[in-house]
Amino acid sequence: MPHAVPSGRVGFLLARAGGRAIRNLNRALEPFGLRSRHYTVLSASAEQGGLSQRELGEVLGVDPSAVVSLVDDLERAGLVRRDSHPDDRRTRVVVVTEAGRSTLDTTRELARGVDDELLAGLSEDERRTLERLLLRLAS
Amino acid sequence: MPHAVPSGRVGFLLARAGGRAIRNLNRALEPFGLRSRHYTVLSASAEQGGLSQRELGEVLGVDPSAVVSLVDDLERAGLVRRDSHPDDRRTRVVVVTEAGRSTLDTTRELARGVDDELLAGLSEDERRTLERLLLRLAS
DNA sequence: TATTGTTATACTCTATAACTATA
DNA sequence: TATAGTTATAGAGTATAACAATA
Repeated sequence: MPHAVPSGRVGFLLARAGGRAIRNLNRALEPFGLRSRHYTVLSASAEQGGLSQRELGEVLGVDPSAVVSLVDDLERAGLVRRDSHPDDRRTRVVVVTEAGRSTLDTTRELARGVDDELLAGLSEDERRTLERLLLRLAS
Repeated sequence: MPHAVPSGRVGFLLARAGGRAIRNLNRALEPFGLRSRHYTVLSASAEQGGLSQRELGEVLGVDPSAVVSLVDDLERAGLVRRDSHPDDRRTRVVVVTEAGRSTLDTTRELARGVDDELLAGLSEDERRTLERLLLRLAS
């Protein structure tokens, strides 16, 4: 049975592949008690150092109210801290702890593995092309 | 603020773009009382003519129990029928009605429009490349 | 015994509205 | 007035298990 690809094909293909990526990463992260969205929050906090929760939501395309509960989970697990912002007492800056950094090192490998599996049929060149095109989609 | 793209980058980009595509299509379909998953079921049923519900689920990557309620909705709206299978009395074949075909003609244009908007930044060549690469991702 | 469809259920994800404390 | 964070909530998506009818 061939795959059915409806018109509006690309949106469908993106959604299906994205869903698969998320499910696979969730499965890989299960032993850590984390899910893919925790990983993206942890990763962005580490790589962009000290984002506010609002910034995290913006950058990751996640609703602010969802960021709160994701950071709650990560804080409870000791992987991030909420620090106060020097200039604005409303704002809370999310900082990755040492434990968080260590967890991130491990889970990053898992995320790479999930990507590798998904992209198994593509050459290195094709992977770069795909990534470049995805980065240029309308945001 | 640049976009944060964690390692496991491609999976993240796919999920974000796919989510956007689904949300946009849901919004476009709202006047029809349909959502994107109804559209994919309707589209696959029309283009592959008379699939069983199990086949629909397989082809679209949707859980069988979800197919039931999607087909329920479409049947209630008069867009598909459940016919009996000639050789297997367990199986129910999903057939698009005339009304369904007409709705599909209209909604297909909406789906194309959503794709167009998402792909606005890419040339025709780049769009074809993207689609071709997406079709080759691990299923 | 295995499969198709179905129902029930639970959990995650997404989105919105309302509130507080600050700006 | 507006913004950052928070809480509560509801709807959609996803997944699993159990069951009836049929193979």
